[in-house]
Amino acid sequence: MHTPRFNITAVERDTGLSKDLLRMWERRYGFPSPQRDQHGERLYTAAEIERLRLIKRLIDKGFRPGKLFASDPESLESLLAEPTTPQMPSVIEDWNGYLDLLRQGDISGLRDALQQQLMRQGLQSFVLDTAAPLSVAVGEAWMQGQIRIHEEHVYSEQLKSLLRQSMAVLGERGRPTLLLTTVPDEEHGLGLLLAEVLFMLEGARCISLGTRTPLLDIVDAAARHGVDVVALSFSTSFPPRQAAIQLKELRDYMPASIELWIGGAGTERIVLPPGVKRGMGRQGPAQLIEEWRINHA
Amino acid sequence: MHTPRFNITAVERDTGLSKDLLRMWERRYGFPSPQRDQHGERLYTAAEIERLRLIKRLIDKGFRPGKLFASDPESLESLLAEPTTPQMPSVIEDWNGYLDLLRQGDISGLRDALQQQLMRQGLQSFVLDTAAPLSVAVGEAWMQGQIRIHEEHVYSEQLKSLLRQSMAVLGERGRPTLLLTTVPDEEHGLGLLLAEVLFMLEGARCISLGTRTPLLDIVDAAARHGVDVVALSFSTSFPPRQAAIQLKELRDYMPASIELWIGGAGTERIVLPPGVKRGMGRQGPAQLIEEWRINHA
DNA sequence: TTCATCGTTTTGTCCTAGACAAATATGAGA
DNA sequence: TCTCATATTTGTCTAGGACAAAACGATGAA
Repeated sequence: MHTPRFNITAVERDTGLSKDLLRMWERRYGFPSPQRDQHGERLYTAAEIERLRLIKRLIDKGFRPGKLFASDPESLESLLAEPTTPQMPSVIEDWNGYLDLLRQGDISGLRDALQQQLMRQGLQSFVLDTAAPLSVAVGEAWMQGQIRIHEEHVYSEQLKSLLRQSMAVLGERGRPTLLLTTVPDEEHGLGLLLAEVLFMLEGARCISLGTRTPLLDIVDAAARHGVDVVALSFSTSFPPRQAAIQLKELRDYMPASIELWIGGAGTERIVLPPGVKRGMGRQGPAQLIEEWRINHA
Repeated sequence: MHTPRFNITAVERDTGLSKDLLRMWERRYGFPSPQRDQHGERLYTAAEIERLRLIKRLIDKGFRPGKLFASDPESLESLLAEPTTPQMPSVIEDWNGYLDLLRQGDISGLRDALQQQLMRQGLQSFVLDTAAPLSVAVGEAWMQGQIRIHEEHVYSEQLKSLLRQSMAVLGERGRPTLLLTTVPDEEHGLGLLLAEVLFMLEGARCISLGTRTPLLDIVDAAARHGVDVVALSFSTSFPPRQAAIQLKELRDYMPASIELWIGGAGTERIVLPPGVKRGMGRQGPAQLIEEWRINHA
C-alpha cells in the first residue's frame, strides 16, 4: 500500500476541473505544481486534489481565482465557512441527527429515521421539507470534508429506494406530460427523483430518462413521446454558465410549443435564457403545473 | 430554428469522444473536417455527429478506427448488423416483443409486460432469464442503431423501478454482508441492481453504494461497515484491461479477509488478478454465497 | 494444430505554448 | 447613484510534437 498519486484524468474526474484549466492554472498561478513521472506527465497528490476542490467550491461561491491563488492556503478554509448571503444560517447544523447516523455507518438507523419522517409528514412535505434540504446539507457536509463520498452514496441510495417505493402507489396520471432527465455532464439523479415525486403528486404524467441524456436525444425523445414539457434538474455543483449555454441550445432545437423547465438546488444562480422557466422552492413545481393548466385550458 | 451547428464541446458531450481525440482524428484521418467560424473554431454539423456516433459504436464493437475511416460511409451501416462473434445467434430476435414496445414509445405497455413476466416467473427467474438477457439485447439493439439511447434510458428506468419495488418486500438479511458498487469509470447501474436482487434472494445483506465510487472510498466503506465481501459490476462496454488494473489495486488496498467478487456482462474477458472471484451465469451468485458460507462455517 | 512470446503498428492521451473571446472589474461621465 | 466604455482577468480554443498503451501479427514451442 503506497501513497496514491493521480494522473490528470483522475483529477479532472474527481474535481470537475478540465485538463485545460488545470494546466492553465499551473502555468499562470503556479498551483497546483504536481510532480512528474519519468515521462513528464503530471502526478497529483491527494492533498492537491483536496485543495483544488476547496478552490473550486470557493469560485462557485463567487470568489475569483486571482485572489484565491494569491492568499495562503489556511485562510481559504475560513472563507468557506462564511455564509453566502448574510443572515443565511449554516444548513448543516439542523441536520446533524441524520448526518451522525451516516458518520456512524448506521444504515438501517438512517433508513428507519427517513421512513419514520416520511410517515409523519406525508410524501409531499417529506420531499419538500426533509429530503430536499437534507440532500443539500449532505452535499455541503461532503464539500466541507465532514463526511466521505461513500457516505453520501449510502444516503443517496437509501433515499432513492424509499422514494421509489412510495411512488409505486401513485398510478398512471394525466396532463401535462413531462419528460424528466439531466444533461450529459450532470450525473446527480436524486434531484430528478424528488422532482418526479412532486410532479406526480400534482397529477402530471412523468417520463423519466434517468441521468445524462445527450441533448439531441432529449429533443428526439420529447418529440417521440409528444410531451408537453421537458424538465431538467441541476445540482449545486453544476457550473451555472454551462447550464445556461446548454439550456439555450436545447431551447433552440425544440419547438416553442414544448416548455422547458428547470429545477434543483443548483438553479438559483443560472441566468435563464428566454423560454425557460424555473421551478424553485416550496410552491415551485405546483405553480408551474398550475400555470400550464391555465394556459392550456 | 436554424440549421444547428455544434462546437467541439457540444460534440464531446453528445458523442462521448474527447476533444483531443476529435482533433486527432481530423489530423490523422481527415474526418470529421468541420467548417470553422470566423475565429478558426470548429463547427460540426448534425450529420457529422451522427457519423461519429456510428463510428464510436463500431469501435466499441471491436472494429479498428483505421479500417472504419478508410471504408466508405455507406458500408459502415452494414457492419453494425453483423454479430459480434461468429455462430452467436443474434440475441435481439428473441426479445423483439419488448423492443417493439420501446420503439413505439409505449412505456406503460413495456411496464405492464415486464410486470406480468415478473409475476409469472418469480423474482429470481425473472432476473436471470428475462431481465439480464433482455438488458444485453437492449444494449445490442442500441449498438446496432435499432433503438436510440433515450429508449434505452426508458427501459433502464422502468426495470430499475420495478426491481426496487420488488426488493422492498425482502427485509433485512443475514450473512455474508456485501458491499456493492462500481468503479468510477463504470456508470452502468442496472447490473448492480440485478446482482443486488440475486444476492438478497440468497439471504445476504447488501449495502449498495450505487455507481462510481472512488477506489479509496470503497476500501474505507468496506472497513467502516465491516463487510465480508466487496462486489463490483462491470458492463460489456468496460475495457477489460482497465478492469484488471483497478481490481489489482483494490485487492492491494484491502485486507485479504475481505473477499472481492465481480460480476456483470463484461466480466468474461477480464483476466482475474489473484484473490478475485467471478460470479457468472445462472448459478454464479448462489455459488459464491454458498462457498463463502462453507468457508466461514 | 494451439498457445505463448515478442516485435511492430495503430491509436489515444499528454505535453507546450500562443491566441483570443467571454466574463468581470474599474473608472469616467451623466 | 447609475450607466456605459475601457481594462483586466479568466477560460477555452488552436496547433503540432511526443510517446505510452493497446492491438496486431509473426515466430517459435508444446
